[in-house]
Amino acid sequence: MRHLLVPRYVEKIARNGSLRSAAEELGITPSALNRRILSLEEELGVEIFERHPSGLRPNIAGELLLKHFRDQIADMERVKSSIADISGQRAGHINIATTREVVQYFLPALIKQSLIDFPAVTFGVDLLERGEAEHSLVDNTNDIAIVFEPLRMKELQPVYSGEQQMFVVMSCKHPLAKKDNVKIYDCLDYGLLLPKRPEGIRRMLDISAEKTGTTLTPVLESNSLDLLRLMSQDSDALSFCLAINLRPNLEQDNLVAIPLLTPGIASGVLVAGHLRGRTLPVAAARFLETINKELATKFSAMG
Amino acid sequence: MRHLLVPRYVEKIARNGSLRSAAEELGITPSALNRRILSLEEELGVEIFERHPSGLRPNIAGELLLKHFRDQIADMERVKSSIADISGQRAGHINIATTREVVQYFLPALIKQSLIDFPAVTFGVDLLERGEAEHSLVDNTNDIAIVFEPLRMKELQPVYSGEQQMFVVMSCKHPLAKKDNVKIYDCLDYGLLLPKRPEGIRRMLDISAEKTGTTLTPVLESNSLDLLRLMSQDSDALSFCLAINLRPNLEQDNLVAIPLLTPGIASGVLVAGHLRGRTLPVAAARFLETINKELATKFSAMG
DNA sequence: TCTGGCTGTTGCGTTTTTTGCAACACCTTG
DNA sequence: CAAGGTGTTGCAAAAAACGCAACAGCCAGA
Repeated sequence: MRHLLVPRYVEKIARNGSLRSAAEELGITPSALNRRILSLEEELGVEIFERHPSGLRPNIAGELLLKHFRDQIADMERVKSSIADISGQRAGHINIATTREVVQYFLPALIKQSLIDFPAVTFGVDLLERGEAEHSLVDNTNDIAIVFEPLRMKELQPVYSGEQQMFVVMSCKHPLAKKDNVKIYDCLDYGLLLPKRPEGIRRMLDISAEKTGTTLTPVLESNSLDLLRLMSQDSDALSFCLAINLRPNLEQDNLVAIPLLTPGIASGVLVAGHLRGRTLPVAAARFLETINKELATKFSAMG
Repeated sequence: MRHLLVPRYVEKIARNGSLRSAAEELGITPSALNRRILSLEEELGVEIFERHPSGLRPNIAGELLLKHFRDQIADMERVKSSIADISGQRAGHINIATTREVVQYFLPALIKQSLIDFPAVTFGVDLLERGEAEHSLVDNTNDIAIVFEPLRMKELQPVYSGEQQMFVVMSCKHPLAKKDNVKIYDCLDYGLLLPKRPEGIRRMLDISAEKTGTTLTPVLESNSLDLLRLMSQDSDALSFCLAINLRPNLEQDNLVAIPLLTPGIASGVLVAGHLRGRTLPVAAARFLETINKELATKFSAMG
């Protein structure tokens, strides 16, 4: 959209913190970009960027304008999506923010299906730490967030919200493998393969351990959940994962998943939603509804 | 704001219904304007105007886009006003929609004061029929509406809302002039000078008369309230007006105003507000607050 | 039936705007 | 003091927008 050039320029500069790098990404020269900003500032009668030797930084007026420009860009996307929708073909781009616990197996399947049903709808998926995911909604970087144990609910308008059962993943020859369920203190005798700190599932485990008066000392910490699971193979070490992230055919890897009981503390909740007060583009709204339905049918029985 | 040229062009065409008249008001040639629209439509991949022999008319996609553009323009005004506000000087333009019953004496005084306090804040005042005033908020033609007996409250977010006493205005030598108050059937023996139909005050009088089983047959109907009041001078005819529209020094015109009692029916309410869900520019928001304070202190005692 | 007036549209030459290039001045870091 | 980062500016070339004039269509009134 040609008339949104200036807003996009401003937003890119603010994001990159420098005129030159922004110009490069925008495919124009720094001088052209600079002049655009100067003329915009002249129009407004106010400077919107602080000039530092290290680059440009929006001042108070700039932040105000930036917010407006971001909304404007997002709104235009929404309108374009609506127009495409009434023209018969659903189209648009959907940016999804999520955490590692969620993406595997669940999201890919839904996206694949959408690509078949609506080829004109494209996707972007951002793997973020907990909290960052929600924050990325504020500046419209992402449209939808799927987060386990969200931090600040103030910004997040939930569409789906439900508890997620935790599982302990272990070798099928493991001493605990035959049990119907496992409690946290059953695990303390074995090597623990834990996700790194900011992760929501790690927090649930920490709280759970604290409740029983112990502390979890992992033999391996990683933010690669794949790595953790694979470490469980042919060893006594235990890894953990959420129901939504359980691999379909665990037995092929000689692994089993046993439900982890956490008496006394509430299970962690998985939330899918969008920025509070924002109206999503049609494509994004429908996809979020698909996510909701899928989560509801898959996990409603577990409570 | 240069980057809002296209939105303003589209909005002007939609408002005027014709490319040529819009081009004239915008100070450019029809060909230039036409090309802007064509290139916009090409960008969108969809036509946004229906071409009739009589002119251009937005189609469904166009209406969608139009709404977005209008919001965008209004939002930019709000941001500019905010930026001006943090820069120390309050600035902006305030468009006010109101009805004839309200403007006189009340609004001019407030606007005069504002022009003194904030010279950079400019005003536009639209005299509209009841209903049109509220409707003009929807497309952001006006920021603030002050209406007696509003029709559709769904769109109007009230900031002030209070009842308005009605008065009967007559010559000071009139037989009724000495009474403390007047009822509607006291008036039926005299010539009635009534506002024209859509006016809110007329509706109140009609309802009031209907309640007593009579009908009001005016000797003169007009939408000029000034004219009606002047007709009361040196005659037995009666005119009516609201508390807010009472002339300060009526006795100089040899007129008096006697309160009109309307037992059994609620007094009409005067409402000042803005479009529901919209955040006003600072200048407009503060002025609306001034209106609210003024109305509250002036008419709170009357109940 | 024709004419006048309204509509949007298009080709072309001109004007205005925007751009890229290169050089510059500034600050920080090694 | 040199190297690498920043934003800024002069100038000429490229691109976009514009105005003018002519055109085609529709419709109401003579």
